[in-house]
Amino acid sequence: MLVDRFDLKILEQLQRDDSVSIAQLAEKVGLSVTPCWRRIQRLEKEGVIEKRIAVLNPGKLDLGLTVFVMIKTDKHSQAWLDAFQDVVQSFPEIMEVNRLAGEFDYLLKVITRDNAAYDAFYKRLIARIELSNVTSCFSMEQVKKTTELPLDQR
Amino acid sequence: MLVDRFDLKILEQLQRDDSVSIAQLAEKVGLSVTPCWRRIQRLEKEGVIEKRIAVLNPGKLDLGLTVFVMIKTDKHSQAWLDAFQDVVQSFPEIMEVNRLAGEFDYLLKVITRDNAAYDAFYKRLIARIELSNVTSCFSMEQVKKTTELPLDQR
DNA sequence: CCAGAAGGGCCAGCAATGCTGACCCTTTAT
DNA sequence: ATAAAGGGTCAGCATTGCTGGCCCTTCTGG
Repeated sequence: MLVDRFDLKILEQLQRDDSVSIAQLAEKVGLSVTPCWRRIQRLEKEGVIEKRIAVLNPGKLDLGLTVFVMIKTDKHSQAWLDAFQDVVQSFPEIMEVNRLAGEFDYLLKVITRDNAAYDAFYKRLIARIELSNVTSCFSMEQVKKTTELPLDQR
Repeated sequence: MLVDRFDLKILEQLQRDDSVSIAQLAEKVGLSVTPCWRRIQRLEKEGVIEKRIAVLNPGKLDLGLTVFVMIKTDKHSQAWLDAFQDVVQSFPEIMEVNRLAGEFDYLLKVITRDNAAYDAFYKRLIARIELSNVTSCFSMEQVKKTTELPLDQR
């Protein structure tokens, strides 16, 4: 199975705005309603569309602080790795964790209310797992933020 | 205006799954349909709910490479800042840009198809704006990824 | 103590949308 | 030449979205 140009147009629209009716969507992508709807069904079934969600405004919810945490470890056992996985999953403040190639082992993106909340988080984190080096980079300003994948670059 | 416990329950549900009917949502949060619907309207009007979108699977769309780019600059004029803003906005591969406090000035999150596509992106980027130091950190594995804000931490 | 405001519950009802099946037609591939 | 894939159109039912109206309880301030 592959994703053709119609699919891409549908996905582009839906990842930007999910609140349109299928009739409107069909018109935008140049299909009639039925095949458009069938494609959406297929894309959902195949997992190309993972979920439909509401995007909230962190600022209005008193979650104004974003911190990137760079982590080095000297433990490279499977046991440590499993433990680390469990720990990061259990913290809702941790939005994203990537294992990196290069100087740092992990990069975490953390969202909290403020400095005090971050500090509390940090203490809880290092109490749960041993990390040989932790560098916190505070975000001063979100210059760009998008949830839209670059589908035109495929 | 503030966000009360009912609002939080509604937001928690919606940021997880937007595809439920209001009737189902109302039942989950312990409200009847009408007040639940009115709250959603209010949350949208006030911008707490920013948008409704479909989340796509990058892997199934041949967008398997995530790279974090750390940037230092020695230009700190308003003109450079404006130019930088324009440049990052114009690259769809750049998903997120944060201005940092500390050693690095900016952290970019970039999504591309593969190594070759990233390299092409990198060349286009440095051709567009002068950067004194650029460090690319390749993500080997996405250990955690969530779109759900930690509302219980408020 | 009373009055008013806020907000939830209930109900009714129309309009719009979601969703499905059936059938036809064109294009493409074997 | 034939079959399969996929788009177009249409019909139609069920569900949902959305709105207004009304009542009741709770809370708050005079």
